[in-house]
Amino acid sequence: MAKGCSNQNKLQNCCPVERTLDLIGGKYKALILWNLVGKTLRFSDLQREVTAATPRMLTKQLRELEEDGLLSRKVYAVVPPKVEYSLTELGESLRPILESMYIWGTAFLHKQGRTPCCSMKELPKIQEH
Amino acid sequence: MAKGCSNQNKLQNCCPVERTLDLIGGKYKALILWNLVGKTLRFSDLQREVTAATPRMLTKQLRELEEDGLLSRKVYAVVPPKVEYSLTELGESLRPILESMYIWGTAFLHKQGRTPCCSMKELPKIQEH
DNA sequence: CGGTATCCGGAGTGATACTG
DNA sequence: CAGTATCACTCCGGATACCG
Repeated sequence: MAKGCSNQNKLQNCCPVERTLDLIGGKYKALILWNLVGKTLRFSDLQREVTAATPRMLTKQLRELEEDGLLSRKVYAVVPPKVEYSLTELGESLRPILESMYIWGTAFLHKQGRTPCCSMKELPKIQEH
Repeated sequence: MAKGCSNQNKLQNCCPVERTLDLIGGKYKALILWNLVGKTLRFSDLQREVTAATPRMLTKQLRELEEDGLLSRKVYAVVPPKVEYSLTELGESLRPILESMYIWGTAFLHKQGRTPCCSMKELPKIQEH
């Protein structure tokens, strides 16, 4: 059952809950996904949002998310370089999970007497389809 | 913003999404929580469910979940020893998150042509309150 | 039954410097 | 702008043995 499975093409978890966590549980991954919900951002934008991540780590997490089909990376052949990241349909389908985590986490932080550092204000309306 | 935060009382994430993941994202934690939803299990029961975890790791994850207030550990002063683990109210409140991860993960595994290894059949009905 | 104690290899990640 | 390369180090977590 997937020892040390960390998104390599090793043996992967087949428990749905664990499998989901494999995809979104990596360092900075949830934060990256959360920032990309309904938006397209460039690498430097993401660096600004995920301040704790070094370029190296940010790149690594983005590549893994791309491999797993959760986001797409669009490279423009211009100078200076321009790369845009956005969620795929599969990535957008994580939205309910991310939102319920956001809601739960907000309540939890308040119970601890702490203040959430990122708000939901810029999150677009949920689109039914 | 919480470098290397792994449930020690260091500096913790204040982003709700990341904070939630801090609590449930640890190794085997989601699986443990998932198995305890609506149920009470003994240590040996959990070992049977979370087969990949060594006693050492299982203990560690259980202790962290307890510290975070997600589950309670009840020790009976009998011989042989008897310890029961169950979710607290806070732990049970994670249910919607775990369920949406289960649903998403199941669909994802099917898209990959794989078969989920744990079913939902034994999960009790959702109790509104 | 329900854990602890100890050892230790290696994956994960930060820091720093460099590049097309 | 959007990364890559290299080094160094922490500490996660497996294996194994033991205990009240």
